[in-house]
Amino acid sequence: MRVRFAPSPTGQLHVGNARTALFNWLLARGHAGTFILRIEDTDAERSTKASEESILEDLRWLGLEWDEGPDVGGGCGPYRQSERLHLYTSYANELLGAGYAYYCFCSPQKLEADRKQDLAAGRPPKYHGTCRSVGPDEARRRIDAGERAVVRFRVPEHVDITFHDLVRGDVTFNTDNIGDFVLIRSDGRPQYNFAVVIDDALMEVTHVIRGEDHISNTPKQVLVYRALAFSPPRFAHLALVMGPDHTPLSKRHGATSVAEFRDRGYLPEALTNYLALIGWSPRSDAANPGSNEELLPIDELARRFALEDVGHSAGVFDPEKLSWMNRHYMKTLPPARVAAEASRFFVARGFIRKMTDASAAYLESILPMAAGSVDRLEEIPERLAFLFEFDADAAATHADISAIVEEPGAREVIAALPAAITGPMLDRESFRAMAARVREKTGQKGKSLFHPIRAALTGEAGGPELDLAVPAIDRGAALPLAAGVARIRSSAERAKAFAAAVSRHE
RNA sequence: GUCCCCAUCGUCCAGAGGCCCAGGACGUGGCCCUUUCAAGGCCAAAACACGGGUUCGAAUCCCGUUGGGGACGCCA
Repeated sequence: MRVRFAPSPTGQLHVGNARTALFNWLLARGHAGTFILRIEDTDAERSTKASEESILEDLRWLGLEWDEGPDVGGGCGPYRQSERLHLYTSYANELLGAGYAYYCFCSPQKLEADRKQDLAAGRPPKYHGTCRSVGPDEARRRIDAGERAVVRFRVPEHVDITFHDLVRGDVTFNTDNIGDFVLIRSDGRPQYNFAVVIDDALMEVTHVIRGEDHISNTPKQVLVYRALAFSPPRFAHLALVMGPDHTPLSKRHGATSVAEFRDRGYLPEALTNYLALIGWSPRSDAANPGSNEELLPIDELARRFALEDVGHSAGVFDPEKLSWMNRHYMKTLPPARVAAEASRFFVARGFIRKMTDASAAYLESILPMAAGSVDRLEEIPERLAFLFEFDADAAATHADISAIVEEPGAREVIAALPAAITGPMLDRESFRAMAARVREKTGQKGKSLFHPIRAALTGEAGGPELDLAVPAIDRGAALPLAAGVARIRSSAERAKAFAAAVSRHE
């Protein structure tokens, strides 16, 4: 089995296309097949090297490694259409010679006028066949005289073209609705429907899995396969991904590109898992009696994936469910993995100055207390800001904190704190022991004990469990400067500074 | 306009004629847990687009209607 993903490098990788890539990848990986990446850059005006690079980067980030492609090579290269122009020319000449194609000299203006006329008359707008009768000799003469021409495919009339779609079954189009389409443009570059056939055939692609927007191109491509005596691949057309208003997912709906999701702190594990579930669900059978499973890592998805189980209708992209999945993976993935993906957000925020083994280890140790309570990695540094930023005076005058200070008994707790902290609290037990000392001294317990402690030690009114937060503070405070972590003030220092600030602002 | 595709809770899916007065998940509401915010646990509300057939029996098969999407380019 050989499948391919063939993006055109005209922008960032869209989640809809990422899903198409994913389905191809899952099928290949589940069947010991080959996943090919091909760059469809025949649109010279819109294609850019930068977007090609970003698409490759996004696919790699998602974990969709390819076996053959522009950067890794392979036996059927080159893998950029712009480097395969000679092939298209050669096959176009073959079709021209055999009468399957002809030169067309119609001007864009005439074509546009014909189109309007068809539309107005309620006919399918298609090429009128004006140049069908121009013979090879005349065509040669006009080209030599400098006229610009395209090569068109001669579509037979009144013919039903049926192809079997692996997700939809047999699909039939009548050629009366298909105009003579362009094979080669006047500048010599191939048109999509031609290049895709040549490439898929030469690259020995066995399964073409693509968006449903291509289903009506398929009969044209089948025509070309037949004319060239290539055997067509198996086709599978995937229903499109929509926005909440059932219009195609676009910028208006928020983030749509893989890069945006990465920048906002979604894990690739969450994105691939979520995307796989739009239009597909694992089959329940004797081997998988549970069914209804949704949290499946990518390898498991590959093991379970089957085109027969792909749905027929378009699905709405639901950011809420993606976020839920992201939370799940933030909590369940190995901390080192989450830390690797989250570190850039800490660096951006200035909390980590330099990535070192020590800063990575510290990050890994503090992440779990925040990972379960936010939707995205990007939100974690803010959630843990209390570690790196502590301003006793600012805290003491903050409305939420003063409210806590005013609670009965709170001042006693705050005053008792400095003496109760006898040294760094590096684990849960030492924090609890300290809290017990304060309880004994002040008689406060429960909320009236812990609220003031939190205020004094973190400068905030809410946050992660103190059991975890306080040891994280003191472990951070013990870090040498060379670790690359922004300076963290110890709980002892904080307790003193906060008590002083409170009496100062009385 | 013409052609093609599609149609189960707000959303994503399960359901391949009786197991379905329709099941799971996200979201929503409530309760519990709790030193905060979360998380977690439990419970609840919530759908077979409509109309005809076929059949002893239809969410499931057929036809139509309606609705949605796609395509009809020297874009891909």
